[in-house]
Amino acid sequence: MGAIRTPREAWVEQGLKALAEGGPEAVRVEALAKALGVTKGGFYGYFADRNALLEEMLEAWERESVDDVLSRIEEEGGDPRAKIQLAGRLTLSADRLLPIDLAIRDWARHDAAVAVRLRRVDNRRMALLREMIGTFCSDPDEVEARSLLAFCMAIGSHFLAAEHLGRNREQVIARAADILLAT
Amino acid sequence: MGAIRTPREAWVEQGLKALAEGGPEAVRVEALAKALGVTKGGFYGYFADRNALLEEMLEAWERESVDDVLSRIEEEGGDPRAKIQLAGRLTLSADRLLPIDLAIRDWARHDAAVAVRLRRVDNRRMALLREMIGTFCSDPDEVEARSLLAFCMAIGSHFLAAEHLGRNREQVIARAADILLAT
DNA sequence: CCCCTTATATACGCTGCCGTATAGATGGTG
DNA sequence: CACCATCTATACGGCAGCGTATATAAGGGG
Repeated sequence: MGAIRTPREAWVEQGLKALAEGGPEAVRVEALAKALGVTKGGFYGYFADRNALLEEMLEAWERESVDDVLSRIEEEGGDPRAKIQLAGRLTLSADRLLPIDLAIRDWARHDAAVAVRLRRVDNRRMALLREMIGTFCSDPDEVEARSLLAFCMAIGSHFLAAEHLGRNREQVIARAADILLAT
Repeated sequence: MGAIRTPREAWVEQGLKALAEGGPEAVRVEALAKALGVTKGGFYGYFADRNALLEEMLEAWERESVDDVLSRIEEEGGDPRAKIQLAGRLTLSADRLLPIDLAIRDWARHDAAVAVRLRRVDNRRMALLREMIGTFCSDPDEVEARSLLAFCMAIGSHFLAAEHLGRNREQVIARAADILLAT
């Protein structure tokens, strides 16, 4: 066989990078090819069309961003608060996953299929929060409210541009986390 | 003079509608023209190019979404919690402003000029939250943390797809607001 | 009532992108 | 070494959108 110079995963990877930087509109076959130092010649050998790539990108993201994260949390163990913070670090601090996550959230607002997938992902993350917070907070309604607040802060803080009068965002977030995770 | 059939504001308005529905990429001169039942002929009489329209859309949004809202709060008065909730309702419940706001937040992640404007807007909103929450919470660090949480929830909840086990989102948000606005 | 300003219609060239078709390079296999 | 499968380069047609140029309609002022 001829050598595989640009394997399937390279297209997916480059697609995710473009998605992270410019949203779904920026995922252009010819642009990805250029970034890979290649022409789009080989692309259509792997994917039926641009949409097939987008689909596969979402697939890869879901796997990496939920399945992988949840198994790592499982094996690392630790107390509930530590697990929550680890989950946050794994999904939302990584320079890699965070921008993809944010781009997909916006994407989901215009695309029903993406919205379905995001709901599945968010439900699994929310379930973790609920379970962990449930270990030190007994009122189920409050558990749900705290979980929502935590999740909203994890995501929403990246969409907020406000400053904090001498403090920095990390400090304020740390204080907020104290409130949400208090007994 | 000939009659003005499609005034400047109509282009801006239609542009904001397109922005709300499809993001900045959806603001296409020819598409707006079609939606207005017109061709793009007249557009370039008002605007140098597509970018000039985008700029003007942002201008209009900032005015309507902060200046107007803040003056309405000023004149309506009420207790701090009521003012916060009114601000929320005026900016983020309106079917008109909310989707524009969300679209601009995503836009700001890729466009520095938009980010500058959003920072200005968010700082003014955050200042209101800080002031109101400061009336019933004395620790300034906690005021900041609660304000951030409130703002993050107001925005972030629209980017979350998770469900709530029998409850609906509004109920959970109401409970979360109780926590944030407690004495 | 005619002219003149102004808004709009229409047509054009250009660019970027999609997806296809075909030819060429490349390296393993017999 | 020659063959063949596979990946890639190149060229093509098509479409959509931008911005420009020019022509047409449609009122208001003299």
